[in-house]
Amino acid sequence: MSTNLQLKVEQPLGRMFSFLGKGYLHLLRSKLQHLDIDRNYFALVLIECHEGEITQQELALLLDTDKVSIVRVVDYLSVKGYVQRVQKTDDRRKHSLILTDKAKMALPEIKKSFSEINEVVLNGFRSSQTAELTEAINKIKSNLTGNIHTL
Amino acid sequence: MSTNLQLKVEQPLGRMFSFLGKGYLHLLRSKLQHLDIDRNYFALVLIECHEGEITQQELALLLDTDKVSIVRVVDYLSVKGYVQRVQKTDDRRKHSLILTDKAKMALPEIKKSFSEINEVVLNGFRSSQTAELTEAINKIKSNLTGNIHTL
DNA sequence: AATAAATGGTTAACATTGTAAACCATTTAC
DNA sequence: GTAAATGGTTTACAATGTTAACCATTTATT
Repeated sequence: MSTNLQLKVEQPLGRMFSFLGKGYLHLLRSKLQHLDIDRNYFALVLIECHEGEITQQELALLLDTDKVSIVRVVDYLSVKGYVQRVQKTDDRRKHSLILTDKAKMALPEIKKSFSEINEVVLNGFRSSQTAELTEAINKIKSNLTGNIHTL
Repeated sequence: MSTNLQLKVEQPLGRMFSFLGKGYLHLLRSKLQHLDIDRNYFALVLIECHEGEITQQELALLLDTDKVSIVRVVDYLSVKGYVQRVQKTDDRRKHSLILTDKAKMALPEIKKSFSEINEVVLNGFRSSQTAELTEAINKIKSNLTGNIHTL
């Protein structure tokens, strides 16, 4: 009975973003169901990009998160047999994250799923529209982060 | 040391949306710090739109969530003194959600904050760009929901 | 060289959120 | 009148965000 009133309300941007983010993740999970992990896919991709050289702090930076969360991510991926921690010799506080063979086997299809989902999600977009979307997102991001500490 | 490699990776859309959604919420919270609630603002606005006539199920629909979550939302808002449950006489299973005076006092500034944040976030957008963004978001939403059950 | 401060990582605690199952009261359908 | 459906509640558990305290190691200061 009536969803017509909500049009007057000036909110949905933030909620919409969260909604899309969740939907994206659900789709990714369902595409990668057959793997024995259901999250932290992107962490694997980032580790691959920096193979053998990335520490947990660096990963935290790339994922916009903190070291505590990263401990959980790395614990998860290492219990599942996708990464290993190797103490660095030049600074023994640091751990290099390295991928196991299992992870190396899985990564191609993980990255393929990323591409496929991006295609699905941007289906019907002309490349100019994609570019404008990217620009808009970046502008919003800088508007947000520029204002997050001014209050 | 080097965030330059991540440009090769084709993922960030989903993560970016989540990131923006969170940033939006953080900003909203900080703008409304002085209230004694730190979430469910939009639920209040929706209840206001349907004053005296909305049930929990209907609210669940509008918020894209389930009835269990709504129980938590309504519990929260009612403990804080913003809403009350009133059993409906025509169907005694249903509860009408009504706003307290406290909520009615707070709502104008809540809605004002929504507008202000939308302005901040869309700062520097020409109106054509805003329209294109809206269109893009809706297209992405339908692409996502159209594909969420095809796998 | 000795101590203090900073850093990388871990652990623990707590609140929030998502999700599913079971349940009660009431209403609707057969 | 019984069975099924509905609105709402409760319980439980896993995932996530956040904060503080902690250990080992490294760097800076004297």
